[in-house]
Amino acid sequence: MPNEVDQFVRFLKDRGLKLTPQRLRIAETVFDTHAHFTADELYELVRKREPLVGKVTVYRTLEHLVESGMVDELAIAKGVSTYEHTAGHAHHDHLVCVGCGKVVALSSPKLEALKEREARAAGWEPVSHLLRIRGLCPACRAGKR
Amino acid sequence: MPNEVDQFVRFLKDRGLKLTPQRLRIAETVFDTHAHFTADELYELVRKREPLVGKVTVYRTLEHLVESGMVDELAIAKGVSTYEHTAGHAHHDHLVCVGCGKVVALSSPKLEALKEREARAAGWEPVSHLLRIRGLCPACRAGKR
DNA sequence: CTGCATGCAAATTATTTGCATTGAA
DNA sequence: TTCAATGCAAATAATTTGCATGCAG
Repeated sequence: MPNEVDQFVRFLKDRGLKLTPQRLRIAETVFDTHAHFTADELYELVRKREPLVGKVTVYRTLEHLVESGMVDELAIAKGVSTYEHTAGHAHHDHLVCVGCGKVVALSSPKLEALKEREARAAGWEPVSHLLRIRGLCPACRAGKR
Repeated sequence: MPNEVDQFVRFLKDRGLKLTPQRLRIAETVFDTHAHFTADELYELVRKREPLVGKVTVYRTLEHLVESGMVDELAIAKGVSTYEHTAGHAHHDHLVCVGCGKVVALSSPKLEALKEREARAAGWEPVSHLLRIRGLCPACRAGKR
């Protein structure tokens, strides 16, 4: 199950980085969380398990997690960085409601393929994509009447 | 030529907002600039034309420009909001190089159509999209050898 | 042992807000 | 005239950095 944690541990070793209890707790929390989170939210989640972790360490570990490619930074909110772990599941995009702020994931293999194809057609080697569509969710559309 | 400025002026009137010299200078600068810019960069550009504009006013006017739909906020850099004006040209996406930081626009009608279609299929009414693809640009790909 | 990691506090950066003054309608 | 817009300075919020201490390798 915590296969993803192992993968991250391997990433640390490969880079000559140390495996500290803090980094382990943070990684476990990230891979146990199947939702978006900000650095601060992650900090609070980690604290519940292990109060002896500083916020700064959360920020620094998050950097490594993103470098490892196992966590993605999203562009959902303005002013705060939002993250989610990607390991294990297919990439997905996000629909953000301009009415109520609700965020929903959108999975479209077709869209993934086309994004990849277009980037390569332009001569690029794509690494990650981020698609945010802003609009009205079904509920808010109905409410507008 | 400054048709876009007129359009923004109309937007202000419609909302009962006032047309001040500052707002006019800022709008002119935005629509004259065919590149991405941050709030601070815009402030400097406006200053060259009219030093008597405060940064706060730039922030506040930028808000209105985004509300008017004539300016889009991009998710290119982290920590700073980046903008570009959209009036006049078709929406486009961005390729960001993880090697050198270069940003290139990518226009793909196919991609636009698919994004729109997928959002509607999920029951949403799309308003704007933002797609950022991170990867290696042709030059950096070549350099990697 | 030895240097990288931690975590406090202080610094930095982008953005927002309070408020007195000014000017568009 | 009259209220919204401006712009200074101060307040916030998120994130980063300096540095002494601690611990993984």
